[in-house]
Amino acid sequence: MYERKIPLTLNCGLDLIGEVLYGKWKIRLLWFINEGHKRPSELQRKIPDASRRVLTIQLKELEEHELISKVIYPVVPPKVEYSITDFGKTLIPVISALGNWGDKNEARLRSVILKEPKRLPGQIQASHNLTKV
Amino acid sequence: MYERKIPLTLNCGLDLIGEVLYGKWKIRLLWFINEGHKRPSELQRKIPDASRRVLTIQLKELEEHELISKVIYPVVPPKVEYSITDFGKTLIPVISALGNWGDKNEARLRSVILKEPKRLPGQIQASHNLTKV
DNA sequence: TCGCATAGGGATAAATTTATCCCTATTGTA
DNA sequence: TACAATAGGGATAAATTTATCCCTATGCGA
Repeated sequence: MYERKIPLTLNCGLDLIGEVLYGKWKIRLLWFINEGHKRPSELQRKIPDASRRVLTIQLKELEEHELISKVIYPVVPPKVEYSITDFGKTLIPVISALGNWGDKNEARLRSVILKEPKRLPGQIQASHNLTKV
Repeated sequence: MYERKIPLTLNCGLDLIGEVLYGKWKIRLLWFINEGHKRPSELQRKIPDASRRVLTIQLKELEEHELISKVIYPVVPPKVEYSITDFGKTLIPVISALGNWGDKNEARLRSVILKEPKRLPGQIQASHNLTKV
């Protein structure tokens, strides 16, 4: 595993939730598992942009953080099912809030995200006026 | 600036909100600015774990994403004030939800986050039983 | 005169996260 | 017989994000 070199910052609730949700696909994994997509292969198909490897890793972290639990069926080919834990369920409303805000503001967000490289030429402040950027 | 090599994924609300909030200190910056801490130096003091450089960069991104706005006072030494925009304000309840969840579950989170390196010895599945991990 | 405070940005190193590729094992199917 | 499907993990490269260090400018106080 990777040996952290800069110590964690765990000062407040935001740090703590960040520690378990920060990861490119974690929120989506939690969401889909909550919707009943249990097997890793299903989740992989649901999130084709993610590499198989990262999903495996992030699933394991979610599990270590007790947001999901895992059942291994001793069959061949292997079968594994994840479920959301009671603890994990309490996160669902929070995730909804995030997703809803994103959906509600889709147009504007898409616009500000994609226009980024823009630099206004006259953005430097004038000598005796405040400049609102 | 950095030239992205892997294209953005902007499929759903979660992707969109992630694009503007994902960044080690962005949520906190937004939070403190909303609380009325306007100047970069104040914010820096509020978030001493962050390097000055990153704060500058993340402030600029928040501004480009129209979540905060900036006023430059043409004085020496320089003076700058950020304020949260109306758009940014709509994010505050979402951020509250995140922080509250983290606060409410502080003890448990702290525990699962810090015990991570643990590996159960008997975690491999038995031959005829399901293994719940 | 020296150094501080202030805001910002360039250059570069380091840290961290993701992506890629490959290997294990077994049964069923083409 | 060769290959797909399944879950996982090692090794390593690449991408991305942060950290560090340094430089600009100016009025004020020691």
